[in-house]
Amino acid sequence: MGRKAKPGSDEGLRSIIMAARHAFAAHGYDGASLRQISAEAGVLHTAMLYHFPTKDALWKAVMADMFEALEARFAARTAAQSSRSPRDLARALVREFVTFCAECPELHRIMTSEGRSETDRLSWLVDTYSKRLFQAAAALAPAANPLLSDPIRLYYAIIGLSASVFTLAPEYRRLSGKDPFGAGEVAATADIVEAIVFGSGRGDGGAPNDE
Amino acid sequence: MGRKAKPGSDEGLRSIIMAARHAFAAHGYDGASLRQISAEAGVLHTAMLYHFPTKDALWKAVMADMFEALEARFAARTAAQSSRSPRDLARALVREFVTFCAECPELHRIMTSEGRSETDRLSWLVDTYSKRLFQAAAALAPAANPLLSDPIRLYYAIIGLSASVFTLAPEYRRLSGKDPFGAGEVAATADIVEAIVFGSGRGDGGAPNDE
DNA sequence: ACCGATTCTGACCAAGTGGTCAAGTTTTGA
DNA sequence: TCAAAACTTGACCACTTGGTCAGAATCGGT
Repeated sequence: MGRKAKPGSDEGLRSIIMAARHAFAAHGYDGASLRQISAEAGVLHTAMLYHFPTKDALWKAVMADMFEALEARFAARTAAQSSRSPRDLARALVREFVTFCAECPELHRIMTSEGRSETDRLSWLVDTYSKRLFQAAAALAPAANPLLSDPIRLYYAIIGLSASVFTLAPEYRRLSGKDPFGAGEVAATADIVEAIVFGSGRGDGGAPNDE
Repeated sequence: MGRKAKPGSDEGLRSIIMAARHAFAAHGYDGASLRQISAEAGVLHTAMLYHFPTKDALWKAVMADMFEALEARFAARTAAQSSRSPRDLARALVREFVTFCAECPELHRIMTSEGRSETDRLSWLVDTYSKRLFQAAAALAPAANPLLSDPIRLYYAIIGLSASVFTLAPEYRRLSGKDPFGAGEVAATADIVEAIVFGSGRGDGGAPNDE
């Protein structure tokens, strides 16, 4: 029958990427199946293999899509706050990260799936995205709690604090009865991460701040 | 040919559980294969299915083994520190948790694999172990940083801060050049978690402490 | 020595895996 | 109008998956 979507315009491609994102996040790389993904996207699995010739290529497209969205958010926030002080920008960026973790919990879910064994996919992830993200986090170090002055500690503290409640959302719901994705909960998470990373208000263990 | 190991004594059973632990942690439940696991354990996959009649049963045995080890560590630490103040005990328990995360990174790896979708396995995990662990964490709340006075926040802060560097060890190594499992790094992780959760020294944002 | 329970083996099964391929059907640009 | 490019289809491949089953080997107890 031929194509249903326009060549350049994504339409179907986006639904494939979204379905793949959910599948990889839910079942891991090995556990996600191309047929499952294509069914969820409403496409034959062979049609999908035309656009993404291997599972690996599909996976990379999913990761690129998410990381680029994250970086776009950072860039927009940086542009919007360019007139404010570096400390305010740092706080805003961390809050932006928490918000993104809530909107796209799949990113960290897949990162924790992949970040645990030495695979080619991990190499690709680190070289292509993690290093840049890490450098962005390291740039916040001067404004951060002295406990987290080592950039690698800062990086994993931010990630660990921000992502865990969203990544483990079903467990969080069962234990607390609350939905971590609710607006109030997301803001509360951002408050906690911000307070721990930069210090809450003035005069506590965190770095001095100038509000 | 018949049996090779004694009936009651584990021997072979432990090697199966260990192999399964690694496989589930590395590839997730769906991605781990019984044949892979049994090969690593040096056993026919059908022999394994005799001891653990389904994949699910094997998985539960793996989880029980890890959680019971963790609870035993907590019990031992509690007994050893029974004469100290509650605050000292709380700090000791958190450090014990960090140590355990370093020795058994598979626990949190599997928890993050399972904690992300509503499955029967998650229900079982939460009912059987997570609730107890959560209550243990909640008991630390009075001694903790006021930012983490909500037990659910305390629970996920401890987990997120303690586990992420070990769960994502390969990424950590590539970004920092250091091995998170090295003795110095584990202690440094424990220091950071303790300081954030309970406050470092006296007079900062954390709860007052009495050392 | 023998029996029954325990433990192990290998052949087997239906279903699903990632991926290929030739043959189609559209769409686009000239 | 027409050919080339973009796209879709379904049959097919070798392989792996979780699991079953009948039989055989080995053990402890008597």
